[in-house]
Amino acid sequence: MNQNLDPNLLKGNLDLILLTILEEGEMYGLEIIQEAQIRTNGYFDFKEGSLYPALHRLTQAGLLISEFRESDLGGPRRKYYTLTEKGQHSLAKKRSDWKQFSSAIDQLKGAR
Amino acid sequence: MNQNLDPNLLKGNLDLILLTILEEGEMYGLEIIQEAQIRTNGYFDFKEGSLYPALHRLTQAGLLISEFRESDLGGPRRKYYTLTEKGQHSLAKKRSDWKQFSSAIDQLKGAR
DNA sequence: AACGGCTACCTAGGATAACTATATAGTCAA
DNA sequence: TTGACTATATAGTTATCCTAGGTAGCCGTT
Repeated sequence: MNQNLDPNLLKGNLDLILLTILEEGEMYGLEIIQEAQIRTNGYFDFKEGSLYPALHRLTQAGLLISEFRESDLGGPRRKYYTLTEKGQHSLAKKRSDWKQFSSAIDQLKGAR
Repeated sequence: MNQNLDPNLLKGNLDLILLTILEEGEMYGLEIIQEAQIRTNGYFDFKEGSLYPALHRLTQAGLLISEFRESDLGGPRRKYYTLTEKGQHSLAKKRSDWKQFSSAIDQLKGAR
């Protein structure tokens, strides 16, 4: 995460972030980090020590499948991750949970 | 937390919630829980085991001050919590962090 | 005045998840 | 063959919320 921000904000939302990025197609580990940076102008900058365990957790839970492939353009082999159908459903659920949570936070202020 | 929801969403945001509720005036422990339920139609329903350690943590950090007082209406004595000036500044910061994080999440989807 | 129910506060221990720091290994250019 | 780079992996630490209790005082009822 960006060092200017409370790292706790990420808790519980990393899965949502990863699934969202993978929604548009397969991608490998470090590519996901780069993609997250690009899409949020550098705001999301999580570390490998956060990424890989999360990817393994999601794979374990059946939300992703992974496949090692050699690179066309050279460089070391890469492990590509793809959303399963279960992963798509889970993403929809997490997205809905996030919206609910987000609007509950908004409701808190000025509620009387 | 509501049992239908991912408890991880609360991580790192409980402080923001508590400070937001206390922004409008002093309140005691269980009253905060009730107030959070009322304002979010039962969505926020965190437990005492989450609340009290968090209140102590925030007090320790100088964001809140507390005072035991006997009740006017009977019942056991209550510990009232009030935002300090430092707590108000911290709330403003947390609120701004939350907005940034929230919009970063929104940016992720459909970013290309 | 003794009991039970209620309110209110507190905390130890467990689970989870992200971060730090480090390791391994293959690719590629000099 | 050396070093830089890319890529995946994980052990150990830390932080935070939850579970599951516990303590204590107030109050109405019998």
